[in-house]
Amino acid sequence: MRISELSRSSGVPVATIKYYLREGLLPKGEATAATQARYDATHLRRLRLIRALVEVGEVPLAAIHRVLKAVDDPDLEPHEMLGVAHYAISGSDPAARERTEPGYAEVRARADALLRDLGWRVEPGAPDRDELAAVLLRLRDLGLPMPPGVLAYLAGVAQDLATHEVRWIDDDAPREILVEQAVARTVLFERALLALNRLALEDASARHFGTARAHGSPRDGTASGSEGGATGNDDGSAAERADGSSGNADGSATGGRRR
Amino acid sequence: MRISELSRSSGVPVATIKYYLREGLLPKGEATAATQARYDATHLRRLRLIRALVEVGEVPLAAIHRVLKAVDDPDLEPHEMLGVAHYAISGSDPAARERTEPGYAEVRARADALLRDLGWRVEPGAPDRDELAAVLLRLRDLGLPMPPGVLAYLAGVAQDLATHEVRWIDDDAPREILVEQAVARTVLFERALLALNRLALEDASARHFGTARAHGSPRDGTASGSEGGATGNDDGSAAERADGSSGNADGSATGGRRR
DNA sequence: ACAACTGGATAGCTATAGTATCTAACACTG
DNA sequence: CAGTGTTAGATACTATAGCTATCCAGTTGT
Repeated sequence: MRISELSRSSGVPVATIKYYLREGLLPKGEATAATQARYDATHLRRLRLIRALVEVGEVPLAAIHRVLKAVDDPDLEPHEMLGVAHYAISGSDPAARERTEPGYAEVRARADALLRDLGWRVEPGAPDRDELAAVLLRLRDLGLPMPPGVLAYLAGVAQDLATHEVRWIDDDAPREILVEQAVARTVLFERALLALNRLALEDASARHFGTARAHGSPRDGTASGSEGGATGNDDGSAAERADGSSGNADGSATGGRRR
Repeated sequence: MRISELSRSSGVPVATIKYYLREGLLPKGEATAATQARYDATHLRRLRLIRALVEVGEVPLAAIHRVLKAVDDPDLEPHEMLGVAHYAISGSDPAARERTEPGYAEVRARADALLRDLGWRVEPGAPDRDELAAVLLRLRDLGLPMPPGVLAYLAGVAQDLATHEVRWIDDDAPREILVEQAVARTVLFERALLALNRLALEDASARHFGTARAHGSPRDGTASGSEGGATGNDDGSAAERADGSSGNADGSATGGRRR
């Protein structure tokens, strides 16, 4: 496969592919002559991964570079590869400036205490500890401190998600593909979850407020107001309709299900 | 309050504040003379909101601008304000390029079908529909199509989150503050959830693979491998430890809980 | 009255993620 | 084996975002 075909089958401009080659994001093709090289399916796979991370995941190229370097390092065990990949996509420098702000130590301690209480095995230097602390700090600055129950609720959701996600790992896949897939899934599933959450919020907001415009009448008063401190776990379940039928062409859908 | 004090109490450089004023992100202070203006607490609040959104939320200034314009529009109902704010922070242009790619229509239809089946009240033009479709498309391109059960599971989690989030809204707060807070919460909670999820993933990964290094023995074999199509909903619940006690200073904590 | 501070305007800077152009070396066609 | 088109590699250029820095003339506190 020559570069032009790689470009055609990936939809990425030749100039961009050359740029990725320069930056070491894409391994060089096998040189057949001074001005000729051959690319294969692995290049195409890599390219698709890079584009997915950049375009949908909004991962900076520098982070992708670190991830791919870990994936290509033959000395790393899968868990280590995932760890490195993980730290790479988790910023790690955005919170750097805040670590000196007053009150930071406090929220950081709260984050660490949470992880300890949950018994999660997380490296002490994990960048997401800082990320979490930064969020807590900002919320406090804004006068919206996160109640412990809410934090615990989010942690529970996060753990549930992670438990599922790990189960999707294909342990039989070759080492390097395994990690590529895990990274892709981590980043893209995050994106999917955020999109779904915002869509769900639009729905929830429509129900919470009067619902002036859309097609339903303001039945079902969720309007009992904020009753308590978010004790969570009201009906428990998260999944539903796990049957699989994608196209059920008929009008007003299943209707019910509303809590 | 003069600009230098605003700068001191917010930690934002004067030059940056001036920049925000120029860009219309921050309302001008009340002019007391040709080269003098006074700022008050609302400016400080705005500034803190902006910084939280840019630094932690990584929301582009242009999006923040749209959000704040909606917040300051007196003609908008809370739900509409939230809607506009929502669409503003949801990119809406990243997926624009992909909408013509082959296969896009298919995944977009799948996304729409999901929302219809769930009965969510979401505008047909919501940008997150495209975002979701883009994720599905990329996953398919990478050879990792999202099984219907997994998609349903994520949707369930998203709905659970949204239901809680709406409950945290303080309906008694003045209209404009209500939306500011809702926006801040939406963006920052997303960030917290992502950080927690990655931390949980680190833990789950440590347990899933042999756990070469850290402090525990490789008990608890989650290693049953990928058994099926991930129908989700194994134990359902997401929330736990919703008690509220913040500082429970003692060692190994609650310990158990491991599924 | 005089240094320090301000608002407003304009210009410059850094980083990210590409595009574009050029050259000499190939490769396929006829 | 000449002609046409493609390619690797190098270098240069562009666009956008998000600030910084400098000036200037007016204003304030002491």
